[in-house]
Amino acid sequence: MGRKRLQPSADGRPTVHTVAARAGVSIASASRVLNGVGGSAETIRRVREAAAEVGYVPNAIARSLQAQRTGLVALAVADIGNPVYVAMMRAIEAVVASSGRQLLVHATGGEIDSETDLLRRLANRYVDGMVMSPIRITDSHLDAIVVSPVPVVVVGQLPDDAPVDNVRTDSRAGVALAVDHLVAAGRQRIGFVNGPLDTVPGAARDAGFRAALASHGIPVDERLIEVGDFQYAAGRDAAARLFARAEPDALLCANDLIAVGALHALLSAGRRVPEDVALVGMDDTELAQMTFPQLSSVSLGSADRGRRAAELLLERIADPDLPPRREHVAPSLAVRASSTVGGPTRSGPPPTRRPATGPASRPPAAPADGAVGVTS
Amino acid sequence: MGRKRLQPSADGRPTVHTVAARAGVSIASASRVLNGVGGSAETIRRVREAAAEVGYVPNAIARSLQAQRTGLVALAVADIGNPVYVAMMRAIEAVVASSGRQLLVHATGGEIDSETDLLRRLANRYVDGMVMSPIRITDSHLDAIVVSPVPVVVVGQLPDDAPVDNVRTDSRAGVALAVDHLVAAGRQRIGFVNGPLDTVPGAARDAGFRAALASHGIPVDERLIEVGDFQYAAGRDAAARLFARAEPDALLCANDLIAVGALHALLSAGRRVPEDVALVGMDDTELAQMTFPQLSSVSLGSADRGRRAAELLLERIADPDLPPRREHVAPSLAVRASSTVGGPTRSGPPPTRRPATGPASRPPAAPADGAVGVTS
DNA sequence: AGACTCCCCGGAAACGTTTACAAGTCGGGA
DNA sequence: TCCCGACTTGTAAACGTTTCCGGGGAGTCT
Repeated sequence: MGRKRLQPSADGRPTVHTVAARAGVSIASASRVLNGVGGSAETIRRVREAAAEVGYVPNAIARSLQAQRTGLVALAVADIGNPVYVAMMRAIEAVVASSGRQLLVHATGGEIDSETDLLRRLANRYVDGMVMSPIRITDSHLDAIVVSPVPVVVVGQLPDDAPVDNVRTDSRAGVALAVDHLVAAGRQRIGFVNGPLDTVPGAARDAGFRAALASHGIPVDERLIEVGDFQYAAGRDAAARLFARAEPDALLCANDLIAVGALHALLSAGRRVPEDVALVGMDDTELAQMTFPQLSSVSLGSADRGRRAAELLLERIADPDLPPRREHVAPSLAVRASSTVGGPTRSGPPPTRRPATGPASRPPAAPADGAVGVTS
Repeated sequence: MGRKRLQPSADGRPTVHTVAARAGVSIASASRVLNGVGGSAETIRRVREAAAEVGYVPNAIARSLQAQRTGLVALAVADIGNPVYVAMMRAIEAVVASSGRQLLVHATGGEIDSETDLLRRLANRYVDGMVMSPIRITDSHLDAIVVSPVPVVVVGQLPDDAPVDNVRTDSRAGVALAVDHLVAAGRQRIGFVNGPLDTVPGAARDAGFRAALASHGIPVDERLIEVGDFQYAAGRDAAARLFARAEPDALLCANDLIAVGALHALLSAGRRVPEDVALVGMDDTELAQMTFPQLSSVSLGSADRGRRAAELLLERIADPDLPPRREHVAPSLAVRASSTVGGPTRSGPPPTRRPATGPASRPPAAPADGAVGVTS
């Protein structure tokens, strides 16, 4: 009777055919039972038994092909080492997992080519959707996204007329929070270490910084502004350069990595933080609570943005005809020891807007509050 | 003529059939041309043109089903936020990408169930292979691995008779390096903050610590040993407890996260590092170079181990009949300011075995030397 | 008793690709 | 002129799953 070899798959592993044959039913019945839909009591028993005996596990690829969905969602970020993306990734992963899918992470290095490549490759349908957090946005990004057959949600600022699902924060307002805080603390010569100006977050922070100074009637002193990339080493070196030519009494950094670098430069130059220099970072990542003194930081809600982006993506996957949506997450400021002289340098005062982050409480493994990014 | 709807796929996207029909050839010819094998000049031209016109992109799922490979490789680690895994992930990603595959990252939280679940789910063939770095190894792990139809390579210590591809380091020897260094620097009361003893790395470090002390004729004082998990907060709290009941002149930490937590506790208690307490971490992650003072740390070669594990995996995918292999990566010690009193606290002395890590040189984005883990 | 409903089952088609196989064309050499 | 090889092409079968559809049996209602 074994005319064709319908039984096991090429490499000898059991397939639906194997199970069906062993149970003495058709593959249709076997499939139905295995999916828990239909089947008489006797059939169910026989199929279950046969499946258990041969150790049947359904082939996910074949299932995907038939179901036209893979159960995978991609996340594309510039730098997997930046804790802000770790926070975002955790939030996205949680949402994605709750829908029974898995997360596929791409590190793009922030390179345009790498990102548009990724977008184009979406057309091969290997994932059901993608969340992307680019630090530079070009027309080729946008073109690729609109053309893409699989849904894409962008985390970060986008042109207003782009018909793309998008969750953003107002990093200009975030910068203003920091500047307001520093000015209220009596600081007047505020330095600023930014990331590249040709990135979306870099440009927004630059504009925000100038506007915030202006709103306090403080003239902009270009010697107090430094630009590097969004990394630790750049922050350390830029802070050193900045202090070599000017004497700020406060320093705002475009993200926490830069701020930690700057802190290192300040401390090794013998300056006291916050007494000599008040220091504020951005993104409010885990890192900000690890330094000594702990780092004040502007939260841009990266965990929230990640979570929201993932939710938008799942909604769009479920209903592709939704109109493009745009969501906002408000920034907030976590005040800690690095910017409050006289404040407790031991554990940092309770942050202004979010729950306290005292050293004895939550482990950083699953922080409830976000670490946010360089992503807007 | 359009009897069946062979043209576009369900959702309207072009398939091989679309291209073939438009070019006026069979799907076989179309497929051949698109894969660059065979075809007359005229056929090639027509098919290429048709494909370009309709914007054809082959469906990766269908291709995977037919080819019996997905082009995906999984990585399972406990904690995506631990920089040691970031380093490992980067190294693996590089190898995997060079073989034209993509990396799928799973965060298991170090939970046995989650990990064995993952291993069992391998049977559905969604990935071509997996690198796993568990911190606890149980028989159910090993069973699942031997039974798995897709190759698995384990990073970390394994029972000697386990027939599983495996890359490990000697973390006992690593601990010894640190203890030797501290003793040579004149420290006698060496504290130790470890991770859970029921984990493989925790147990190895504990054994290594006791053995190293014995080799120097130093009696073990249990009050100088603390146990928590491998996180920042645990390190901070454990260090505080330890110093509340004993007065060590040096502190060894089971990984860098713990060490950074301990550093925070020490500094906020007003102790000087390294003058009052010499501090050494393990894993030599990016983090170790960010603190002030910079952290001496035992490198367990996590980048190397990741790279090697990925290579082993690719080899086994290519040839499943290989015998099980076992590779070793030697530990080394990076000496920095946190353990060398009188040494330059500014940038740390050049490490003993690896190239200098001066603050002005390499950005941490793509570190050549590894950050290693809690993984052995 | 006949008709109608409900449920279960198996055959076969579909998802979109690659590829084995056979048939056909063309040219060159005997 | 005929044969044989090289090359191209199309048909059809896989890969492993889900699902539509029609047939048949059992039970119920009229």
